[in-house]
Amino acid sequence: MKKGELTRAAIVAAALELSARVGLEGLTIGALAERMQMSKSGVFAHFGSREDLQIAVLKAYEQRFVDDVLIPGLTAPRGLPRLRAIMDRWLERTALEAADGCIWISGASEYDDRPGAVREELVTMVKAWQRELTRAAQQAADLGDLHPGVPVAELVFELYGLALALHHDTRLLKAPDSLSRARRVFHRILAANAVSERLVSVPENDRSNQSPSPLSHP
Amino acid sequence: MKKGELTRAAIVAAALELSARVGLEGLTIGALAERMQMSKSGVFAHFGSREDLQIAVLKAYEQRFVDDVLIPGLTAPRGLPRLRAIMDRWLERTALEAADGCIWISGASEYDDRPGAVREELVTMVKAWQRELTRAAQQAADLGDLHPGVPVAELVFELYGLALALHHDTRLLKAPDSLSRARRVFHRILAANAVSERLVSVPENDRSNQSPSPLSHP
DNA sequence: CATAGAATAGTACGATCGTTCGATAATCAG
DNA sequence: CTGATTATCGAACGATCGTACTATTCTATG
Repeated sequence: MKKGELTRAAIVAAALELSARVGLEGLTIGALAERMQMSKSGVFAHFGSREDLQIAVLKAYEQRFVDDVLIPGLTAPRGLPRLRAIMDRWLERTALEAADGCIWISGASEYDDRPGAVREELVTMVKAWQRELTRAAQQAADLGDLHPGVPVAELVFELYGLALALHHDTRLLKAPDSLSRARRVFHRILAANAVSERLVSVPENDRSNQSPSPLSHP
Repeated sequence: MKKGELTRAAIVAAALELSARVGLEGLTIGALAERMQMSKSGVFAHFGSREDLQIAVLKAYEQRFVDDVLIPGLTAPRGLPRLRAIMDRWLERTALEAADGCIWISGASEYDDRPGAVREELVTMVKAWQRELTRAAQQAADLGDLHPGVPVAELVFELYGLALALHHDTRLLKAPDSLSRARRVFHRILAANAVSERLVSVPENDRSNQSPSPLSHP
């Protein structure tokens, strides 16, 4: 690996950390250069433009998100256990990253009315994540873990709102008990939609035969 | 009313509309001046600083929010009907303002790590709104409209997440059916928590004796 | 109608933004 | 080691930012 790619990766990592605090739109090349102890032009040279830098940050975030939430969740057996595993990791990560913040969520507000390549990239990623969530919930429904007739799309909508509310209350309001509250709400949602037998029994060991497919196209 | 206060109000109204699209942090005195067809200094003179302008915008937003959502909702009888009335208006407003955007939600991401007077003002407003929501839900519980043992704080958490998810899907993803989906989810949440008798009997034209266009600008 | 006070315009300042462009320094291949 | 390639720097540009200051225009009142 050449030196250039190495420092580029370091820059992206620093930019990821920085923009998690100030937003993708608040990310500035000058601040990034100062943080890297490099010149502005030295940082800039690794990206054709600020937009490319922002997209690189988005991709790095997705990579970390997939590694932290989706892939470990996929090791749980299909159905309710997997859905629970994914949600547990998602909620925990959302609360623990309260010191930083999710750039998907902050980006959602920043780019909902700002057309461009960054917005398109963000929308693609969020849709891919919602699709993965939907797939996990649909499998739970197909396997009979959910009561028949439970609308999967609405359930996913609820779960997404749960993560958003958790992010909101931990980040803006600094409410320290938001994670446990979100978990209780999640269990209440499951209690209202899941068949109780498999709800109680959550085996931690499993048989995983899933190929690691990150948030790819359907 | 003197001329100054009049144009100040006009500036705040324009700033409200502008920052609903670009965020409170993206609100710029230059752009605001151009929109008002005034000089930058002419606009600036009405506020001691940009921070004061942002706070004025926040207060104007809260005023409109209270007028559009809370006050009409309070005309419904205490308990489940009132909670439903408030949520109906909140969700509808959140979806309809999709062309603009809620500066409380966008501000939540912008100021969760940015200390200052704007953040404090925002936090105060959001907490006040959550308190109102909690009160309405608590009344429903006290009146026996909710099943005994339903945790009100968690219910409010769910409802807040519902609005956040609606805002997210309409604004970022431009999903056109998000409002009806959010309403269905709300009804499902009620079905899981409310005593069924009073849930079914909810006259639809409860708010027909209200001021004509509640979502119009003042 | 005159005039004090308020409202607005004009201009300028220092900072910072993203970006460009040559010069220089570091790295790598032969 | 040498030469070529790559990485980084330093300086500068034009734009835009919030703000300060002075001048001008308008408004309202005696």
